[in-house]
Amino acid sequence: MNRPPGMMDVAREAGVSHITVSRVVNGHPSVRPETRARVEAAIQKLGYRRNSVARALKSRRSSTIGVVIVGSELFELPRILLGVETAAKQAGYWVSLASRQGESTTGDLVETLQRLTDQSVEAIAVVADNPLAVEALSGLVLEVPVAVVMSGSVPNPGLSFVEVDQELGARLAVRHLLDLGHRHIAHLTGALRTFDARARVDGWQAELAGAGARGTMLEGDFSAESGFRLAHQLCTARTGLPTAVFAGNDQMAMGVLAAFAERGVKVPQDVSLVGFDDMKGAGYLVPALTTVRQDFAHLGGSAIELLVRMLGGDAAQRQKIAPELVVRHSTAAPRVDS
Amino acid sequence: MNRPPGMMDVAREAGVSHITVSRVVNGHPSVRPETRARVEAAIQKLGYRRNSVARALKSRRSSTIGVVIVGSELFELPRILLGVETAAKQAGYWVSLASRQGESTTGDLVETLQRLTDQSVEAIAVVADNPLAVEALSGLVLEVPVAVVMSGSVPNPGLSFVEVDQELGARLAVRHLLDLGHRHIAHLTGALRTFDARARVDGWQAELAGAGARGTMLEGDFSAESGFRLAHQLCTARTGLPTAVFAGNDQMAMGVLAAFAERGVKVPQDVSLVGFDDMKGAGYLVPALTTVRQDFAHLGGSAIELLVRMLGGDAAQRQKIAPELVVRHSTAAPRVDS
DNA sequence: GCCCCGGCCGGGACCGGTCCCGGCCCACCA
DNA sequence: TGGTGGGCCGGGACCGGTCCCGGCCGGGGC
Repeated sequence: MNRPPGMMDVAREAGVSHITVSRVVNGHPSVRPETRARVEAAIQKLGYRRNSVARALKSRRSSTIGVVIVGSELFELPRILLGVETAAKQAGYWVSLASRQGESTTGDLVETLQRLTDQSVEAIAVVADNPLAVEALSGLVLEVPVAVVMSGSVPNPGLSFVEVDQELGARLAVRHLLDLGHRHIAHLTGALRTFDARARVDGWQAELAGAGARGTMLEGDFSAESGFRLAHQLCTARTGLPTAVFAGNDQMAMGVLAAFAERGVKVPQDVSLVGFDDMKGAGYLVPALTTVRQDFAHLGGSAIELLVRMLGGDAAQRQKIAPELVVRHSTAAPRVDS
Repeated sequence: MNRPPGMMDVAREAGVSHITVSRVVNGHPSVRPETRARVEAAIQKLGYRRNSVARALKSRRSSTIGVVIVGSELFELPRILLGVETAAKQAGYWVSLASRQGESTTGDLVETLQRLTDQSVEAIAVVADNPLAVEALSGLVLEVPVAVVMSGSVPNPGLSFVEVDQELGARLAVRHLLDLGHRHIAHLTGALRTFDARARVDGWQAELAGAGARGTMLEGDFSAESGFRLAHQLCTARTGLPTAVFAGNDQMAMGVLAAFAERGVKVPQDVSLVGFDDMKGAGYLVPALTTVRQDFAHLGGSAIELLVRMLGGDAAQRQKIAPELVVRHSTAAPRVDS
């Protein structure tokens, strides 16, 4: 039961007061080099480590950032987390996690936020995929800087936002198809309760309208199963098969590929296909999937960066990250005879 | 600058001492119901929340578990994290994150562990994919319970382990192939510096030896690209194409599928294919992939469970989780003429 | 020679809880 | 009626840092 050494112990060892030890530990200038050396030797000898809990108590600075993950609709969501953690570490912060799986009432989120601030976190990043979860934040007075990693917006000037520009991503995908000569582009949407899915629909629609092309929209939920089902549905529809399909994400694109394989529809000869995410292995589907890449790690990093700036006194802001079109082999010009 | 109310404030409001407030908050029995009610009313009125940092300082119980993620070779690694978090929350713990990306020296890990204990975490879960990272733990005296989520072992009786039985998984896969009648089963390994890949090799070899069947092994790295490359290599090898391929994971299986498609090798007619992981969408590859499912969330949950038991005084132990074979359409009996 | 100033260091009061210890009051029993 | 025991509550000493304030001492200007 011999507990770890404290500043007092180090002070005794070095023949100084605990204050001086504190100064040395914190790099305070007014300590004679010789004294400093003596203290450092004592620290070394005793294996002293500063108790960050005590530090947090008095100084009210815990050096930790809270991260709350709400919903798990987004396939690549956990990836963002790693990005957050890496960036936070870089900036000298710890990461305290709090997820809310499943259905979450709006009250749930504020409760989670509360518990996080109870923990004395200095800032909070909310990674959410749907608006319901965050709308609880709308009127809230925030005790600490909060950044929301998500598309869409909530009426609260104190909130920062960082998002991949989903609409732009969708436009990139559709424009690519349009450039290839497609005039009828179906969109198999993701779960429409998520911001991302909706923004992609918007982008698809806008680009289509701009070009005066035709569109068909079927609602899915980001799962490969939904892509599969919807693609079958597309094949049996009276409207006839479109020449190109823009899937809500790569998972759905996989489902589409599977369904088309069953139906004998060839990609990209019969219909072109574009996904979204550039998930791992997307380049090794058959055919290699043309998709829109979003850099999730970067997303997490930006959130931390924003938070750190807010901690420094900057105002809340919103930041958009541009996604990137990755052209592979699932897209081609439509058949001339179609 | 009006800081949040403390126990003192609540005590004043309720006309009792801060001690009584503490008792109420902690559900201590010896408080008269009427007093308790008065205190609770005061708490409600003031919006009091217990400062968990102060609590942690004095009681040495922070109610948080540290999680360190080392390496990111394993494709599904982030998933484990969610499982850990969910289980931890269930058990009343917070999760503090600390990852070590990229190459990590052994010293790195102990440093990370140190910093975590500085944070007064009560227990630590180490999620690692390779033995190098953990071997630093071999001789270490642990200040808190530590559980390692990983296959393999490190000579330290104080350490708990929880793992999916990779070898069993591999045997399941190979036995399935054997049962189908295959006598030449190639294995395209994952990154051999990881425990998982090695255990799968062992299982494959053992099962093969037991049946007196033939095997070919090519070393990959868990990436789809390596699966792709190795599958091509298999096609051009003098030894001739095996009738079945056991891929290091589903990603590699995707690569194999892509390569076979290029070569005109049909799955499962010409060669059967089994993956590992049952990644999202594996059932929608073409053909739907037969694979070995590991339940990552369960893995994380078990780690927490183990840790909580150790906190309760139980000795360290190791726990294996059985994976499950998922038969789909990428496996079939070999051609009789081959 | 005196005073002021600045570099260095120490005293001690917190931060907001936890928990041991001890005191009060009252019921019950002899 | 005095003793006693138990239920309820309060005093106060921590936990291990941070940081304001104040003291010591030596050097330089007048």
